[in-house]
Amino acid sequence: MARPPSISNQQILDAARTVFLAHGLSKASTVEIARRAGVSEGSIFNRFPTKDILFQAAMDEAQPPALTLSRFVGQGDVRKNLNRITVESIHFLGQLLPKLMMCWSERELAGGTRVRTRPRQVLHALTRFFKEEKALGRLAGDPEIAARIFMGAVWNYCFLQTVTGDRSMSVQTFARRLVAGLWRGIAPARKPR
Amino acid sequence: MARPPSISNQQILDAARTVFLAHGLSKASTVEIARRAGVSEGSIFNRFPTKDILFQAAMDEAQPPALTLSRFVGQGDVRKNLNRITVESIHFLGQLLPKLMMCWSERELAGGTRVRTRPRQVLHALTRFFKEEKALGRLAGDPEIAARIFMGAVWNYCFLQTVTGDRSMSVQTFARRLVAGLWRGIAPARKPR
Amino acid sequence: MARPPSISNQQILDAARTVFLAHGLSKASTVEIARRAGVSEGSIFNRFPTKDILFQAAMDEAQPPALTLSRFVGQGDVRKNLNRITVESIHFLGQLLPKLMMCWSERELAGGTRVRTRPRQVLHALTRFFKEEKALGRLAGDPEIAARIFMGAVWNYCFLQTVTGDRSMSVQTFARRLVAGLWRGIAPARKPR
Amino acid sequence: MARPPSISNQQILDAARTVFLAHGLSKASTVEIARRAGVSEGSIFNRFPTKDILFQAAMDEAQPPALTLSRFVGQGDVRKNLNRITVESIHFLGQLLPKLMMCWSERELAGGTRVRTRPRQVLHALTRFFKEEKALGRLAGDPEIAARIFMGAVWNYCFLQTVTGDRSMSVQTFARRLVAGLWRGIAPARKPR
DNA sequence: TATGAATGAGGGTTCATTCAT
DNA sequence: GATGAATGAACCCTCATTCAT
Repeated sequence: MARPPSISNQQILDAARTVFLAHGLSKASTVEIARRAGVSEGSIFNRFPTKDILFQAAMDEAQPPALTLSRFVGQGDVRKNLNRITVESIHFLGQLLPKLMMCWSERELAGGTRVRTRPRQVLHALTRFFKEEKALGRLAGDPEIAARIFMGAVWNYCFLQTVTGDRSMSVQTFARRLVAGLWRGIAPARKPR
Repeated sequence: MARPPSISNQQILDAARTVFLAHGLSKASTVEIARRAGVSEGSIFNRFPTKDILFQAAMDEAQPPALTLSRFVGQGDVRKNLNRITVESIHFLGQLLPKLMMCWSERELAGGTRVRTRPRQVLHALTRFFKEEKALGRLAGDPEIAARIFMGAVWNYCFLQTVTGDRSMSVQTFARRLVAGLWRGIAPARKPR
Repeated sequence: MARPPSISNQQILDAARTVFLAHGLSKASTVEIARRAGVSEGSIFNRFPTKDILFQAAMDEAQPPALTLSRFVGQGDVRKNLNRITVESIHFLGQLLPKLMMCWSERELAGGTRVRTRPRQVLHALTRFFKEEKALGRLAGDPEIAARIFMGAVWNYCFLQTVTGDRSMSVQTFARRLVAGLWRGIAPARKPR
Repeated sequence: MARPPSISNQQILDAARTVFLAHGLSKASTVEIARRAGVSEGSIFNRFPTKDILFQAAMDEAQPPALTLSRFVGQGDVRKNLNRITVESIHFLGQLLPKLMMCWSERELAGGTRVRTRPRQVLHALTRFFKEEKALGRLAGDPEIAARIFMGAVWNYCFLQTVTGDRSMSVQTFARRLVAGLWRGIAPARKPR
């Protein structure tokens, strides 16, 4: 029996993901990945035949765990829940976004194969949440659009953070104000009915 | 007295922008840009000393015209205006976004020079609009967060279109439902509690 | 009749020689020569079909005037004359040397044609001088080798100045000591053995 | 454990030196060097990051061994020694000179770094020799200038050989006549003692 | 299996030379 | 004649990939 591999795919993929996210597919060199992973270039190509395939594998790796919101449905205070959901979503998207953008900008891979990403999972999870809370009478309005608005705001927050490095509003402040604003809408003062 | 220029910077920049947006800075080769522009590689380097500089110039080119919303303030029906603003913003961001993402993923340019982009101009324009309309009593709520929510929704719509190719909701439908949802908020029926 | 040329070959050749001597044939670009000559690149190539030909022409230009020593023969004090000749030779070779070395290192020109230089003219002029002075009984020794020794010393002085930038001995000091040393030779004291 | 090196730096440097001395830094192409060394271009750049650095390394290579003259001091016949020293010096300088001239004409290297050459080592070695022999009463005159004269003559002999291909006087003849001429000086006939 | 030396195709860039005005 | 815009061949260099050990 041949001797067992002494290098884990994991350490290669971790190094690869880090380097790819930092420099982009083309500017990241295989030597640098090898050095960071602490292995030789040859060992990388033993596992992953081409750089493109390594890129795909590294990007598929470590999907953030799916956003699950069902535990909030019907439980406790809706607004407090929304607050928590905001924070969780920011965390989730903050991880997802760089990967998503990197995959988009490097969308031309040799085999034409696509890296699986899931920007819509968030949208679906949110839509379901809004729908179910509406069914319970705890929320009103158009669930589908509410989900989109909510996600959009969070998304945009992450995007500005990622791309422009904007830090002008803390996560907590943003969450609080977002929920408040979304809650009452922008309609002018309610006349007495 | 000398041979007059027969190549316009424009035709080079147009070709460059197309190729860069299609393949990314690194994968786009100067030969391809030259071929597409119908000129020799040398001619490109006569105008733009390096590929990086060409990239910057191509990306700086054709900034969509600034988003101006002042003409809507205090005029006509607020909700109809918001509808129009949504459509305009989608148009604006739809142009801006690919460029923005490309610049982000290629952020390591030789000189460290930055391509000028303006993701925040939109936010500022919207914030001002919401503030002024609030001052007129035509809108309520937190103007700053309203702008952010609004922009976020539009942004997200464009993002999904650009990245995932999503076309599940038309611009008009989206605009109508966004304004409606934003207008009334998601608070459940306002009965005295 | 066509209009007469308004650009003189001279101004082109002067610029070319300066730039060539400063940077070498390959590193000197035709644009730089054109700029320094204050004409367009095209004008240069109208006169000199290729860069190599321009190089040859520029190097042939402005040969330092031949070293003439006949006026010293039989006149005044021999040692004072030798002193003057040393200084003159240094001047002459100081001009010739850079050109000579440049031509040598760029000896591979397109046509295989050689730039005419004249390192031996100096040798001949000196040999004749020593011969004639010997015939007059004003100098002794082997004229041919004396010329060679003399020229060698001067040459070496110029070489060290040109190549290593050595300035450790002034021209005057060098001349005086050279003549003195050469005059008496290095044989130990001439006492009867 | 890895594939052992099959290319020696030496074979690269040898090829490089040959090609550089034949064509000059700029005209020598890395392909030609690679071809002559029998390796791929890539392999060259694995060892020497840039062409300039390769040039420096190739020129630093094979410094002729320092000229040592101490073994002659006080030993045997002075004139015979001088004869041998002449031949040795011609050999030494004949190797050094082309390199020296090449370095001078390519003195504009990227980093401004200088190739180490040692034209003055010869001068110092000779000066010391003349001084020591004078202290022993075996030679007279100004040791410093004698060294300079001596070196100059040798230098010039090599220069004419290298640059003009002159072969009109054999090394032996030249050595003999040089020593003789230098020995007795050029002063006219000695009056009866 | 793991290594890293060796490869070579391709990329960006330069610049002598041509040519339309 | 004079200009300088346009060209394209050639160069240096990078780096994914192969391969001998």
